[in-house]
Amino acid sequence: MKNLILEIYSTLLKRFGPQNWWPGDSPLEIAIGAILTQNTNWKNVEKAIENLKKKGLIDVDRILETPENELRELIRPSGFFNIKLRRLLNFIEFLKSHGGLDGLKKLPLHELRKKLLAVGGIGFETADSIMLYALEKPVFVVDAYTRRFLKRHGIIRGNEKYDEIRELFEKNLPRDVELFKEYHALIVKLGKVYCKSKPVCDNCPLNREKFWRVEDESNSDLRG
DNA sequence: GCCCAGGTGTTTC
DNA sequence: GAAACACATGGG
Repeated sequence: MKNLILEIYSTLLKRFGPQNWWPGDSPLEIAIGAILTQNTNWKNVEKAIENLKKKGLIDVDRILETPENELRELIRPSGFFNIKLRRLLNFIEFLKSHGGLDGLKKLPLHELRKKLLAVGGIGFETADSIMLYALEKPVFVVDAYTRRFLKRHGIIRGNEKYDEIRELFEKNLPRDVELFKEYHALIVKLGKVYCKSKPVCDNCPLNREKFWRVEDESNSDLRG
């Protein structure tokens, strides 16, 4: 196996087909969704986004003009609505002071990531999701599903830092935004169908005899 | 009723 | 540092 990370991508793509992530009509909608979906079912986030859309609030200035109480009710279905309201406003104010998403897009990758991470309520995954899916920057997104399937298949131990796992993908893949987008989406798909908290390993595309076994430890060369 | 979901920040050892 | 906890809705 030459490049396990790339082999996994091919296997998932063949099995599930293109996922065409991130769902959303605009970069701003995608970025807002990235914040609202923190530890939350996407279905709930869709309701919140739809509420905002109906009021024409996928717009930096319109959000800033809207009373907080109204915003809170609109995003309520996405859960954690008090904390997410604050995080959303932190981000929108950050956008306002940096020339919006178009302004951010001009920043060097490293500086952009640093600035996003400095916004209260934006952590590694949210920052990287915004960079990859809203700003089209070549950054690999690592989430709970990613960690879970890597650990299940013995590719990581489980105690690795976020950036270690991100680099595992970035170093083993061509620096291609569309590839990164699709791969992360496929991992989420895998997680939803097979690699759940309670695994469904029968028929899992990564668990066939011809590919490799879950117990297989021979992929340790990819670790740290 | 219980568990889970496309995390992050704070508190506490 | 790393573990434990708070944050909240809606679906299975």
